[in-house]
Amino acid sequence: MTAELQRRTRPTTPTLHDVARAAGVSLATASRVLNGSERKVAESFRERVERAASELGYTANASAQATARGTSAVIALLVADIADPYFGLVASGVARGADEHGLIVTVAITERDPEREARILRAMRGQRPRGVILAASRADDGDDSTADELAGFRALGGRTVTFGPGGERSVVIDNRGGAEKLGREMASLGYRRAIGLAAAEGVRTSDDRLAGFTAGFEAGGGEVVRVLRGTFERESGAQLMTAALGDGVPTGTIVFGLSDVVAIGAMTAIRDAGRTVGADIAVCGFDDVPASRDVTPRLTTVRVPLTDLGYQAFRAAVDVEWTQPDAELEVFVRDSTPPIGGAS
Amino acid sequence: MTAELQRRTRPTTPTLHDVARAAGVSLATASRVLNGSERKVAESFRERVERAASELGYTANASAQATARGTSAVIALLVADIADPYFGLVASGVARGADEHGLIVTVAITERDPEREARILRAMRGQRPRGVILAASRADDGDDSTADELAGFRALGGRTVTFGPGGERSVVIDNRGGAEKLGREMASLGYRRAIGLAAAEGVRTSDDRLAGFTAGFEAGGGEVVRVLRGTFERESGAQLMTAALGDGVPTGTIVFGLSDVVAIGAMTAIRDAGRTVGADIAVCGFDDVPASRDVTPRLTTVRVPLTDLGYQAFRAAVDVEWTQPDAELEVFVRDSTPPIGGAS
DNA sequence: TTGAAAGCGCTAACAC
DNA sequence: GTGTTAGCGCTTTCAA
Repeated sequence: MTAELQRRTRPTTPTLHDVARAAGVSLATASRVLNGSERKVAESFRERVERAASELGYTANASAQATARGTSAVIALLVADIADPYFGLVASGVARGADEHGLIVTVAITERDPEREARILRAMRGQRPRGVILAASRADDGDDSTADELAGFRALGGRTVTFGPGGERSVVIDNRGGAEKLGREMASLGYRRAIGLAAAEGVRTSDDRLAGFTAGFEAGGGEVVRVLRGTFERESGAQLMTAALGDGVPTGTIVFGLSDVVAIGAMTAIRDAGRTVGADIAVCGFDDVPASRDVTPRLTTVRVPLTDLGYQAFRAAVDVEWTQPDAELEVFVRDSTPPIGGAS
Repeated sequence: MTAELQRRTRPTTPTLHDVARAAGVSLATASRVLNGSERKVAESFRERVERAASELGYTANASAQATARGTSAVIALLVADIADPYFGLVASGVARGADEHGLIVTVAITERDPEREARILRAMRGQRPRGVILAASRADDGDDSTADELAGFRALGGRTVTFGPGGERSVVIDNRGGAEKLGREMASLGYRRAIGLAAAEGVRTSDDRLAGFTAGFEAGGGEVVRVLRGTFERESGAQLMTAALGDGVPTGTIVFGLSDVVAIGAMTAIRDAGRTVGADIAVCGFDDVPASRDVTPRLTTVRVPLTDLGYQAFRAAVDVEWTQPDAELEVFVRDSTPPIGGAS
């Protein structure tokens, strides 16, 4: 009774073998009914196997399946910061897609550090994910080890999708176009003087949004008089704004935050400085995260359908056929940018 | 040259076998230097293996390792909604811990649906995670299939940690105590009439917070005149508040939202109804998510160190020794609850 | 120390 | 249809 003796020291869970034995069928048959795709097992056998499996509480070992099949059921998601609503929304969309397709999503945080990003990507390769979604906006500088890692994934048979250019498939956000529209609308509200709160130069998303806003605003007759640079975070918005206020910001100025989070940080700084947001200093952002509707005054912004895009990214990672969706971004003018002067 | 012929059809990545061959050592030796824990390989061999590995760009196949070792390197995190700042913060802490320990974290969304939760838990068992962290607050009703699933994990050798009671280890938040303190302080500010915005009865977190607030507030001489029930979401706060306003809410009333998100939704509803938050209708929440400092007026709340707790939960999932941390929650009184009457 | 070989749990030809 | 039997890539006794 060697089998009887073979009590493992590790906690144990029924294996396919156990199920097969209990059902009185072969391993192969059990595998076919439990995990195989195509059906070709007699009904009587199928039933017996299923009963045995449920009685034993069998769950297939995903790792073993992955090794045997040579392909895993995971989608790897890389974000800069999962606590940031931007990425939370994206992750939410990815998770929904994964759930629909019975895939697992793993997440890792890059903290916007390229080195860290490459390191994580490297580690994730071990997972042999079916797809990796890179949603950690950062600079696209020259020696890009991230690009190498991504290529590694592709060579490995995994699909790589990026937010913004870079992967084999990319979910693009028309940052420039949306920001341009926003800039133009702000100018048409009567603003003529803007301050931009951006991230470091070279960070693609930031550059695009700033360039777009500038183009639109200037086309409308305004001028971006100053650009302060920091990060995508709330604190950056607050600090940058505080600094700007220290140098003097005339009434009627409009502040463009490269993201809602930054804009909201700026709003708080404005209030802290004893100024008021709106008629005194106007503020607008980008993304339309839920919080933008909860601040007072409500934040004027450009809606980016983040959850949707997350879902798109997931589809891009798994679907065979795929065409890059590109929706036009919509501007939402709210109370943080009231019309001034004689403007409409 | 059978090896030469053996070109696989699947995209390929170097295996340990390849590395061993390239280095001219055995599989076992290669395994020992690359992935084995204890060192006992001659320096010369070690070097050759390492060089071969890096030249070939070898990365160990995590699935294969997991099957062979019988244990995976994943921590499974279950949250109700990853786009909710509460869970985003928690996830952030978990991710940090995992990163420190070289573990992978998988996340899944329960949407606060017990059935879904059980189903997901079941699916996650396939991963044979080293630990599962359940952070999806919900009711603890009688026939709890979640409890069964959790037990399944434990039997499997995985550790289960829950936010709130339930798992083998739990990260507890002193919801009752914190809320009681909040209630007492609100009463001491002069408020005598409160409305509670809670989740469904039976949802532990909600019940505790509500009970705590009520106890504290009444101890201070106030009265919770009404409790409306919905969910933990922003929209629930807005809807509930709108309903309450429809029935008439006298000036000087304080609204207690069971979470900041709900409280913020309520604030927006109050403004939409043409009332003002603060002197007219006061609002307080729970959690101290970043947004609570960005709304106007700033939200009075109880700080819950969510990111920290996420990290704690991670430690609980992996550490051998562990003692349940319990910090006292701190109340932050801000502008949304100005003192009224002759109160201090 | 190092290597041969027997698994880990499951899948997929390939025969019966 | 069903079962046999090689693997999948890696770990880990057990001898040498």
